[in-house]
Amino acid sequence: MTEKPRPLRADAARNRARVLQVAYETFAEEGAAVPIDEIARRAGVGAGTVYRHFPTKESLFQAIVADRLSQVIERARAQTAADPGEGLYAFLFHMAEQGATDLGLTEAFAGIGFDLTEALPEAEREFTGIMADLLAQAQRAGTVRSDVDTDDIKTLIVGLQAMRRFRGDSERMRRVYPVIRAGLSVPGSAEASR
Amino acid sequence: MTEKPRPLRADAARNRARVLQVAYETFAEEGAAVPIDEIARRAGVGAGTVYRHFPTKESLFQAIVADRLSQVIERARAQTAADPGEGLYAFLFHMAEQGATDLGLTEAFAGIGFDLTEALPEAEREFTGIMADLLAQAQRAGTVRSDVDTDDIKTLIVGLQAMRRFRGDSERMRRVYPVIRAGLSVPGSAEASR
DNA sequence: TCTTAAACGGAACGATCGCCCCGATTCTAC
DNA sequence: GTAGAATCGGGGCGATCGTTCCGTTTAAGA
Repeated sequence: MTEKPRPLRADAARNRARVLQVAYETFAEEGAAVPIDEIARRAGVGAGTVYRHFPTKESLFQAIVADRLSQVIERARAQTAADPGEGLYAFLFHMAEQGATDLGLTEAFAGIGFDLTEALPEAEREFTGIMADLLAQAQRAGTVRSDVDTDDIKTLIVGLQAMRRFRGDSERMRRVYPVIRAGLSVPGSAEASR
Repeated sequence: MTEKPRPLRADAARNRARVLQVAYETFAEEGAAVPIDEIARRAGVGAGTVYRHFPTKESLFQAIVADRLSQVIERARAQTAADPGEGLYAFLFHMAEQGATDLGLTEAFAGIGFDLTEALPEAEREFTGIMADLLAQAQRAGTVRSDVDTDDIKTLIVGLQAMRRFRGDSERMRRVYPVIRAGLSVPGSAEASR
């Protein structure tokens, strides 16, 4: 039933790693619309080599997004272990910063030319689960208002990333993020935090 | 110095109007990436006819954005005349709704493949001016915190439109908009409004 | 109605891009 | 070192899209 995938030849393994690394950087900088030839060029290989490891451009992009997503999920998991009241906020800020760094990730989250739920349903579920945990513990701790749900948070992440990516320097983000934070805070609490 | 533009032939004027109308609808639905041939097809004309009235696709898109922008500016102006404390909030909500309706406008505001400031500097300046007015009067009325500036508001508009367009139904918006509103409100005021 | 210039539309051109093919190269096992 | 298979790379194919060209059609004035 299961096939035994013969180990890659040394040069093939090296090239595969290079392509993955370069593709990550390139999608982050230029977004999913960047031509495969550009990635191949930057990696110092031919386009054929890219296609030998990844059957379509989509599959390469998907591999990158899956990796980035697992990093982000790990980060979220780390936050659940820290201060319960601050975990969600810290994670939201982190995601806003990711939006500035990684255009590919921003597009994946926004669903621009790529359906995350369809392409990586498992990772998407996991991400949603951690978000639910972070939100629940923040609400239990009394730092986030009780009338927002997990989908609201995911929506806000898309918005935050869009703001960061399409308008603005990091200074702008540092100014706007507190507005979202204040909006999520429990009304009447000491949420006037700077 | 000034050239006398001879009046268009009747069929030419009719076609030009059709193209403008159809282009507006099509850019709103599909975004700026829609092929010119598709617009021509929907308008029932040949691609050549589109290019006779608008020398490039860019110039057609720009014409549409300029028109939409002036509508939006008019709307903002109307809000300055109404309740000073609510004007900015009403306008923000309106812009969020526009994001759901008009993908082309959303892309223009987000700067996706189109530099608004460069393409329509006059309209951009005017828009920014009205935003400054709306913000100032809301701050004077005590409904918006004093530490946000006009660029923050423009950034939030981009985010709101992205949220509305890329994630959500109108139900979702009705849930998330109040979060932004609460975040903009003066801390400690009765901003816990639903 | 007839003439003529304006306008039409869609075929065609050139550029871009995803993807494939195949002769040349390089790794690896012996 | 050598055979043979795996891998390489880049030229090429087909599709898409912006833009142009030109033979045909049509409005408008006499």
